Amino acid sequence: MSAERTNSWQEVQAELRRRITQRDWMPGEFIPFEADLAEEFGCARSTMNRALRSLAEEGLLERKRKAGTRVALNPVRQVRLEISILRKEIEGKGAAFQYMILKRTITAPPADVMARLQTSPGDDHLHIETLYMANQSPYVFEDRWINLSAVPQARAETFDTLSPNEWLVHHVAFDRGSFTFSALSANARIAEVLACEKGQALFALDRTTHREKQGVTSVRLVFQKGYQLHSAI
Amino acid sequence: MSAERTNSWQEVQAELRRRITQRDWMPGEFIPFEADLAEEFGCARSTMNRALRSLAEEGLLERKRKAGTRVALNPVRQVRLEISILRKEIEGKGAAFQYMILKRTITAPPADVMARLQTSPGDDHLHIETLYMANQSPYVFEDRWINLSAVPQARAETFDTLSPNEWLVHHVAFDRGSFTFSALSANARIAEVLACEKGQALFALDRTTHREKQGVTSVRLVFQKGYQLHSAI
DNA sequence: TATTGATATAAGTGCATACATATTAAGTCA
DNA sequence: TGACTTAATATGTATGCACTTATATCAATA
Repeated sequence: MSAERTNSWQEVQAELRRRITQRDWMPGEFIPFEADLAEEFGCARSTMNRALRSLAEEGLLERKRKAGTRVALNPVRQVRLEISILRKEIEGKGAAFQYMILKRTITAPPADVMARLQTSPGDDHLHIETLYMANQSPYVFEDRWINLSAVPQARAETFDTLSPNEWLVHHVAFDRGSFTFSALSANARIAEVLACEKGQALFALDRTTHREKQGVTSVRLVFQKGYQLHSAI
Repeated sequence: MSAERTNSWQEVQAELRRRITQRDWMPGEFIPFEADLAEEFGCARSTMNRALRSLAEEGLLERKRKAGTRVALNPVRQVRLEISILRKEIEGKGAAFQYMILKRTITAPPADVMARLQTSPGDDHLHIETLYMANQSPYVFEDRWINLSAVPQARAETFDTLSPNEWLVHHVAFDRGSFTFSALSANARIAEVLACEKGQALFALDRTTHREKQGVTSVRLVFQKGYQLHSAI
């Protein structure tokens, strides 16, 4: 036995994945030790490690030092959602991209926004409302607050060449962010802006980003009716 | 210079990450070659490779053979959503978990479901509607179709000890799935089941899973009003 | 009985080296 | 000029070995 010469960590991984998905190894069950598997497959332990590690990153395996490797009992399927730039998302659909600044003021934000940004009423905040359009139709309404203490360059920015969405991606890097997806009913304002009926169910994304423990921006995106967020694994 | 002895791929990665987020290296800019960086940091090229590769997996870097490594121009932020078992999600909130099978029939599914599962009217499909409850209150309504050709064991299953959600996770592994998140208005049926008003905006998740190119199950989850899906990076 | 501590062990990491592969850039010929 | 070939090269992968770290287990102790 042994030395089947199934090298290449991807081939090894494919075979391991087969054993897991076809239940050769049952959920919760310990699988052979890394070193033993390496011998069985006729590859180096580091190659086996690469294959096992990436399966563990996928959530198919659970690894613990000393304890060993077991097939995940509840494969916590991690869906990867790509949060792209709105312009690219719209242009990617073959539609013409356009945006419109509806509002631009420096004022104190509501309490919930300050809580998310961890700022105080004394700090200056830039409030921008933007409508992003695909083929001249409203696509998404953006209600954004920018912490000017963290992003002072934004104070003088008019966003007439780059949308707030894209400007921030290009000018401010962030290291932490939280995302919340939800459904909401269109109120009068949103119905007017998105040209839909009041009470219409809409998909919303709230995002708050931080950089070095400082709140940078907090934004709510309300998408046009019928919007769907896709992902595949 | 060189030999700063900042080994350990995680320390190396941290320093690289700092240079990226603090714009020492600008977006779109090529960074030094892997081998040169390894020398600068006083580590092996494989260590540097580990650090660079994992940053590329995160989406912060873009790598191409021969061309080199550059800072990602549009950091495609990948949000990881954990799709957990409903029972665990509810119990995790400290609520009592309960579920109720509302319907269980073997019949032909609508065309859109068959399209997603890539099945034909001739195949038997199990249709199950389930209501999952948290502290006796409706939490999520599940409308599920199971392809009995792919999961014959489901034909005799009554789901009275394990919910369909959990039963499938435990009995059928899948290797491919697609997810769609959206907002919808409660129709009469959903309003009645979830005990909310008709027209209420609700968060919905459609999921179709395959195994070895065979459609396994297609399910729509409609969550109670106010439901939010969180994630952080 | 409960707590602490030693020890064995499995995964995790680092390194030097070699070879593979993709892709650019240079060179060649029609 | 343009199509094709070839060489150069940066990342990608594989390997063997040594060392590190976390922790399950179990014996010693209070």
